[in-house]
Amino acid sequence: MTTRVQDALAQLKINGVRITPQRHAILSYLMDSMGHPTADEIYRALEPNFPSMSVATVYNNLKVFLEAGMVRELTYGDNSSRFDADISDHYHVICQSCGTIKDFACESLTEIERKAEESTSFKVFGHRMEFYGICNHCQG
Amino acid sequence: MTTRVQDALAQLKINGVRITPQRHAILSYLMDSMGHPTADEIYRALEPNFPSMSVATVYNNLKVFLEAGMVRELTYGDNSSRFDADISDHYHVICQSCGTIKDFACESLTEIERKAEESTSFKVFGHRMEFYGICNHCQG
DNA sequence: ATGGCTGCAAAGCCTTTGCAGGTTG
DNA sequence: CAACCTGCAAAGGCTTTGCAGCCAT
Repeated sequence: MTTRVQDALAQLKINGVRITPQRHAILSYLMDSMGHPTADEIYRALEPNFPSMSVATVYNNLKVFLEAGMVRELTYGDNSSRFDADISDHYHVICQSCGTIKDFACESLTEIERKAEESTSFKVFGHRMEFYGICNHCQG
Repeated sequence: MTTRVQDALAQLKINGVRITPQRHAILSYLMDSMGHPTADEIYRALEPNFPSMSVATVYNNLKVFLEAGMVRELTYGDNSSRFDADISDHYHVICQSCGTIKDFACESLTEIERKAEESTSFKVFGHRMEFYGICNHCQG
């Protein structure tokens, strides 16, 4: 059986990107953890296994994955970007109290994209949507 | 007749915020231009009339307006935040080629917010949605 | 062997902060 | 007069870049 990580690495290889231990580790961490870590969180998580790896390498490779379309970047004002290896259609619900990010599946909004095209004369290729609120835990 | 700017200034005053020439100018610029300027754009636009004003003052006051709910902040990754004095329900369509931001009116998505609440156990208070594409001008 | 990748350090950019002096109500 | 606000400069946090050396193919 082939894993998502293996598929992704194979895909990268085809595009002429070398598979280094660091790249393997960063991509595995992103895909296995199913979380939305920051670059620094990834860095610290991998530090035990890659004591000499630098944060720059994490950033560099996240950029490679971004350009390959394997990872999405989530930006919220001041804070550092978060990275999401789940590129399927889904949205994020973010707790304004503790920062928890939960995934939320939802029928696609291509209908609304079309309306946006009509009303703005743009050619629309995608959208981003997030919900803000208070998580179950912080409501207590 | 009272303008939006005057209403906003009156509201600020009620909340104990002093109306300084800088505040007046920043708010007027935001509300009159109807654009989505960065802090630095605001700073440079007002420089001729306020040669001694500092960028810090722009940031400080934008924060004041944000907290008063008169302005929205739009964040996109690396780039500086953009500020929008239109706080009515609307969304933004952003050109990935030239960065143009166009407003897009759309029926509210409270329905979807409710679904998000059900499926995540969050109490949802708001959302953010943006569309990405290529503007009319850049399609040529 | 050659091009790409890493790691390091430094730089860059946006934003915030501390503080002294001035201004508003 | 007291509180608040400005302007300046410096600091802070995240991210990128330049470069020398290393490694995969």
